[in-house]
Amino acid sequence: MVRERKGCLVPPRKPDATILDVARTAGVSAATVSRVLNGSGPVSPSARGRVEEAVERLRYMPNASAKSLRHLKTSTLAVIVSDILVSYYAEIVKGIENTAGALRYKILICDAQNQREKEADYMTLAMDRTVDGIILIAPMLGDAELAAYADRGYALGLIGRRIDHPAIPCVYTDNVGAATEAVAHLIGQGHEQIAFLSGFADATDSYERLEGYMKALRQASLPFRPELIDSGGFSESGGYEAFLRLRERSQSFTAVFAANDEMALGIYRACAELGIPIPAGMAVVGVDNNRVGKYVAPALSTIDPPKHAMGALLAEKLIDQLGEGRHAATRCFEVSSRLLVRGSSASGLT
Amino acid sequence: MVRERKGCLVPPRKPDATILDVARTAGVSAATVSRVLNGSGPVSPSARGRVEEAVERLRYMPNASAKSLRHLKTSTLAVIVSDILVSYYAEIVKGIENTAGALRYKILICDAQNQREKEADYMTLAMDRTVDGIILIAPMLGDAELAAYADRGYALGLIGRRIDHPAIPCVYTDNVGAATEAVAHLIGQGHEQIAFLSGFADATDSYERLEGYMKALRQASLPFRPELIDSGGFSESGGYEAFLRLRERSQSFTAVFAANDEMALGIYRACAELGIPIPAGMAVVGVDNNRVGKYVAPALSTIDPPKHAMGALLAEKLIDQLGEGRHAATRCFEVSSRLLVRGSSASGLT
DNA sequence: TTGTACGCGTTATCAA
DNA sequence: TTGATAACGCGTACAA
Repeated sequence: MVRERKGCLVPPRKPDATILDVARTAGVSAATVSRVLNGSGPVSPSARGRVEEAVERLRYMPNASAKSLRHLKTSTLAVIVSDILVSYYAEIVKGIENTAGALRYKILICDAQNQREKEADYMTLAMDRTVDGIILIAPMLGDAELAAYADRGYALGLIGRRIDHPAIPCVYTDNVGAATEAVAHLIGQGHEQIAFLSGFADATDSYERLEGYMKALRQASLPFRPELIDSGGFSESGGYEAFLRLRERSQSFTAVFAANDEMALGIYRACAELGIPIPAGMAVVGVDNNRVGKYVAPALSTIDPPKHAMGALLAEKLIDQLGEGRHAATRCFEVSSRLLVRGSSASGLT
Repeated sequence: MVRERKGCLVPPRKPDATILDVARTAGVSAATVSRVLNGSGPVSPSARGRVEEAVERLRYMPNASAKSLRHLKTSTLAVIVSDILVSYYAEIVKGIENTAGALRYKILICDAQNQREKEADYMTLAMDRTVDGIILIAPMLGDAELAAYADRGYALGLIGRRIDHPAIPCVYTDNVGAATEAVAHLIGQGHEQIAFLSGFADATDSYERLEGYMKALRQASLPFRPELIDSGGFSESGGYEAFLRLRERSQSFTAVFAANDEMALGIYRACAELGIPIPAGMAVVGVDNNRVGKYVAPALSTIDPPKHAMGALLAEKLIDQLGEGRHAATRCFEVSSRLLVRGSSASGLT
């Protein structure tokens, strides 16, 4: 599959020009060059001119590592995601990157590959000051661990999770409310036996959505049936298998609320194989508004969180906090998502 | 939409322990601490023990900026993509991140938002030595500019594009061959008038795929009809609009080869609105194997490049080159993609 | 208005 | 086996 084309030699890299090189070329001291570049002090027009010319000629650019060491800050944030391939994370990352970029911050991307261990490893990026702060999206680490990092003085921010720690800004959605709305919608469509597909049992997103599910049942005076609950690990294949297990246990439910769209897509696959029509034979609602959901037939009803905005908002808050130093105000924000009713849960729609 | 929860105060950050703190605590010099940590010299067992204990107690971690300054390298690569939301880029980034991580390199993600200007801006990351090298995926910058950067001593790597420069490793696919195969497949299905949807006219991917398109026509002795060519900027909406323009100019073509899957999805939307059945009324083949293509009905035929492997391979080569210093061997690799025939171009398939 | 001197934290060199 | 010292490149008191 791979064909090699040619081999060649890399020329030796010539050292970059330093501020001293510029100073010598311009016939001034390094301090003057620094003042010109940072506008940090008075400089005579003639000196400024010579410095600018020298900078131009030598293509001088201040070394980022030296600046970082000097200021003890790197203007870089790390973003830890479970899987950058999932559009949910990618979209949040994009929101973060856009805002951070506007504030002259860089973003280190960290793909934890759904492994708690890797997620923990990436925290060293804060400890060795590779980054000024870390943004975690739906982290697997527990509240206690996260709080411990913050207590040790590392700047953290959370997306899709709330934690009560004064130094940790959070942006999250009203999972319970949105899930309640989604399930109430299914009930409104006439469904009385509705299954729930959880992700990982210990994930906040899982149990808050379960809570909303149960709340909607209660409000409609429908019984809670434990046999209609299963877990699919937030993945397509997990959703597929969980749905098959559900069907083995019960043939009587007519709708499923999946804790994310990936699992909902697995349900689609299972239904296709079992010859169950959606929504006539099985109504489906997911969460995340994964891009794929718009293209499946019928289109997938889902809960749509403002992913890009969530990323942008948290990035802004975390960077604010870094800038304000000792006593920045930190906040937690609840953003609201909306239910997108599409063909998978309502006849008459595509 | 956004509700503020609470404000609070950030405690002052206490300074990190430095190597000198550790040295004092252990009753040795900084040099000895360094030797213990890096295994870079002989250390007596007793000294080693005291140092390790001090490191533990102070939770010492060497400052990354200081290391970078000392070594004049950051162990970081930048990856510039047009749009991290497009699964093609996300998958390559994942391949890069995985491999780079294994080699102890970090990845700075740069979303150029399809703007040539932003892409050029990100090149400063190499110039100010924020990163040791830059990986560009299907860049908008021209060969001359890229070569100029490399000539100035910046380490670059290219994915999805070939350039003849001794210092720039490249990983790319046989666009012409794959496109030829795709169009030949359509011809094999009985299509004689086949449209081609280009991305940006000046993108390598566009014209190489056009070349393959024309080659397949030639090989089948079919005439080339300029009115069957249009451009959709590689986006879904662009594909949608371009397809409508094509149909205005000609009603007689029965198949389209789109230079990427995003545009192919736009064609799906246009066909749905026009009531044209796929593949019976219009066969469609795309490029990239976008994840969505598997879920649309009918499934989208596409050319499948080994995205993850491409990212991993280039990351490895570029990092190799950085490590070997003056005279690393650099290479260009052509990887082969395969044609996935699915329902959009062959009856009898889903 | 300018230059000198020092420190940010680390590591390599050298002498002991 | 160890420690003092000198960079890496920058910015900033402070002195001139």
